[in-house]
Amino acid sequence: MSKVNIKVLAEQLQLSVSTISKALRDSYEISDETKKKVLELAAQLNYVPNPYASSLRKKKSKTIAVVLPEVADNFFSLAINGIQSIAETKGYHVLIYLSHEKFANERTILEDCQSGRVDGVLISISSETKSAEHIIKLQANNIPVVFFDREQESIETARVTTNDYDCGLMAANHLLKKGCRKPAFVSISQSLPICLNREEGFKAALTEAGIPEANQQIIYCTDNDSMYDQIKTILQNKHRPDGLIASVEKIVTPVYLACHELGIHIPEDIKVIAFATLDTAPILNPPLTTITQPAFEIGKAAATLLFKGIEKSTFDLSKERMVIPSVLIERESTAGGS
Amino acid sequence: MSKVNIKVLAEQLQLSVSTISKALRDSYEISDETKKKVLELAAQLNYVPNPYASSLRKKKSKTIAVVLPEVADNFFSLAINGIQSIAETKGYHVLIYLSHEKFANERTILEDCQSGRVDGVLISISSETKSAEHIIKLQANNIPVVFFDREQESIETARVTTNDYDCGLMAANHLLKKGCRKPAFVSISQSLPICLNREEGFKAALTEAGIPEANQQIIYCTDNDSMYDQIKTILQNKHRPDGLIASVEKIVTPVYLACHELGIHIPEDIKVIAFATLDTAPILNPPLTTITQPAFEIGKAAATLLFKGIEKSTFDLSKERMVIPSVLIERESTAGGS
DNA sequence: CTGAAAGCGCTAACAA
DNA sequence: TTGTTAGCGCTTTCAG
Repeated sequence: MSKVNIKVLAEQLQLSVSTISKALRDSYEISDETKKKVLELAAQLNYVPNPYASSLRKKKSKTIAVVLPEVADNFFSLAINGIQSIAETKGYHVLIYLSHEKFANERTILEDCQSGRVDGVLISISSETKSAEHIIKLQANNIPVVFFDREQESIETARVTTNDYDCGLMAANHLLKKGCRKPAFVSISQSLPICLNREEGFKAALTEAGIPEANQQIIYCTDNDSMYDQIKTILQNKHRPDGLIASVEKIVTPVYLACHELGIHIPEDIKVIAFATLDTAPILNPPLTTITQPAFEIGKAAATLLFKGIEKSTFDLSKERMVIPSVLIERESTAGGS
Repeated sequence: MSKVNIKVLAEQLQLSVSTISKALRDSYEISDETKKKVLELAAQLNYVPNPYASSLRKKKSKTIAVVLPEVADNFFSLAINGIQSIAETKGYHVLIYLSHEKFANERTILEDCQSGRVDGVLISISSETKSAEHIIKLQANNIPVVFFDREQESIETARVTTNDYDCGLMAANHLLKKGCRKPAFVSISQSLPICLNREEGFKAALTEAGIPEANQQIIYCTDNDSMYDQIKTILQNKHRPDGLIASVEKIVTPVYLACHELGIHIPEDIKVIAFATLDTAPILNPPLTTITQPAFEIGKAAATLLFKGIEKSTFDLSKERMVIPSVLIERESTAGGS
């Protein structure tokens, strides 16, 4: 099966390669008759254009990179869905890269992205990422970058996030309203804006409510493997919190398991609310109150912005900031109180 | 920022482009001294090779495509993880394409894959896919294809699956052992081998146990949107099943919700077991008995096979069949009986 | 050990 | 309306 290319078509039709090329792209320069002949033969010979030849020549790859910490997380998989939905309509291809929450991986990935392999990058940074140079370098190479959800604050470019601070407030106020007096906030990073903002909202709400700082417990579970043990320790503490905010989805299962193991009842002994897009939230034991992020929409919006940045050289990404609010969905895990 | 390429390096060092090219790839033809100079300048100028130029020349893209029905499903996201883990070590890039369970989408995607954009394809077919021509066409273009989980049976190529038939048997026998007399099997496709094989195992177990065919209910929920209503209808039926096997993960939430809505108790009124890799299974209400598929391992194994097929022309994929068994994890949703 | 030159498949001036 | 030609950036003979 020798590969059929433009030259083969040209020979068979006794035309030049440029005529074929133009005909294939429906150029106004080519007669309808010729176009028809070309398209027919192309279909007949199962001609498929070589994208890399075209990319090399046009310096456009029609490909974007999505760089994220992991895929096995409902937020990210829904965001990918949103991104794909836009990429499809635009005819773009999507490369997926996983940082596994490691800065070193993220840097390596972005280095490769400078090669011309992609026309733009959508990124949700790792929980380790503090520096911004690897991203700045990308921009210096004229590769547009758009953040979704997990941004790097010092960088000048578009970002699509949810209203993290307000949600932190909302979550904490919800627990207060339900009668909690010493709620805890479980975070996975001391640098990620999503975590910090949610945490700030949490603290502001408690302070406003007159809860002493000593009762504003914040727990950092930066290591995935020890998360379960860490949570268990907290729940066994004599200052055991009476409410808990899970700043990200993956904290939920260990919390529920630990409570069960220790005979601590949700919501009687401790109320739980989580930032999560889990579709099993309503069937958990007990059903979980969530701050549900618009993951699909965030992906869509970020992709839309990125394509604007790619396709319209006049479009300035640097000041774009889009905030799509999350919603609190109350379920039994925070029942009780007033 | 004018892009630095091999030619720029050559000029600056007063060397030829071919020397640079060889030096960069650490060819034995080049002196250590020259190599060192080249590497230094490359680092200094932040040289990144253009992958498309290289691909065009070498006719290798160092890229694979992963084609699957959806990402927002724990099985698939874990499989992607497994695939990525191998691709990373091999230095390959991963393009993700979603068929959204539509045959037409799948065909379009695979057509593009014939372009040389990818060196190989990993695919889990859509629930609609019956024909195989689109896949055969790929192979005719010398693009190796490996199936993971959802295979197309008539095609001669490698596949990595789990022991679906046995798991169907196992699930049904588990329900029988727990006292079910008229269990139902909920499927999403009448053509997908994973569903058919699980279904066959189910029927074989019941027949073996002397359950009349009339009590071997099989329900096809081919449409996502109406799944909830369909399940509710079944549960309201006077021949309501006393056990239920969910053939795929996404059936779980609607089943639990419908039971709750109708006041049907799991496991007292109906026992539920599901093919799922849900990490929330142990914290559901009640905890869900699962047939847990080795999703990560399936992804890994499929990718490993694909790369063998890509890199070793002597390696024959056509007869490779790998079956990685799932495990039944018993939880409360099937409690009771003997 | 280094260099010259051809060409991967396609596009885009520019001619005709 | 069609054709000629010169590359895109890289690899790879083949010569030197």
